[in-house]
Amino acid sequence: MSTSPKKHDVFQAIADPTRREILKLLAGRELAVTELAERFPISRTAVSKHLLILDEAGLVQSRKTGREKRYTLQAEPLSELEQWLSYFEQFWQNKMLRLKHLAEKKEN
Amino acid sequence: MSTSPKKHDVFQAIADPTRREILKLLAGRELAVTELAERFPISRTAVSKHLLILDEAGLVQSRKTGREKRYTLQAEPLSELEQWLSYFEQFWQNKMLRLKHLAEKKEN
DNA sequence: AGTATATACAACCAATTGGTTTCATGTCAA
DNA sequence: TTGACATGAAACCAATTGGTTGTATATACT
Repeated sequence: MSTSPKKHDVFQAIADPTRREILKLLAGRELAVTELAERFPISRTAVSKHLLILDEAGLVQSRKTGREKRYTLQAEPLSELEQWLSYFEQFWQNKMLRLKHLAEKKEN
Repeated sequence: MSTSPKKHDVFQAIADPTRREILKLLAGRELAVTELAERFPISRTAVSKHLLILDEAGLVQSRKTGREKRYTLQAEPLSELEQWLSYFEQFWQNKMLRLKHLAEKKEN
């Protein structure tokens, strides 16, 4: 464990549309591999591989219950993306709108 | 133009570390292909290919001046990423709140 | 005990990716 | 005009990716 050099980072993990959809499905609820696979036109094995990649990036957590392995979203690593993005925020035009939006969000 | 099905989207475009670095280099200043390539251990051609992919994703703009082609950042498409991210923000912020709660509980 | 279910693991495959080298073309500077 | 420079384009290559099928193993159901 620990210092194993992660083969996949967050940027790679979210590059694939299927994986992005998996993340959405796992947001909030916990799903087993089969339950997830039912929602896609690809095989369970393929979904399993996507889950492995998401796991390497730290974006999902799994828990074995009986013969099932149930996955949930682990959103924190996305903060790296957010941080990366924040550098570029100043360079696009809706900057003002965006800041306003954020300010309003913070007020609540 | 117009309805050409873009072969690369923003998510794919930023998946590669070299391309992310190119974007940083192009933030603010305008650089020609060769000037960019000098900053990387790979060939000019390779950098050119990365620029093509960034261009397909709409993340750079180019302008021909004489024999040079000069590129600049076009950050606006990153808003798609930001929008995508914003959906997940609640999930790590909630967790942080929860952890804070737990921490406070422990203190008592 | 015997069968069905959930997952893992391995081998394989075609397409894509990130890189290279070579050659062609356009442009600037003497 | 000749040579140097900047880029584009094509052919090629190894590694990775996203997918498959088949087999094995652990767990649950009756």
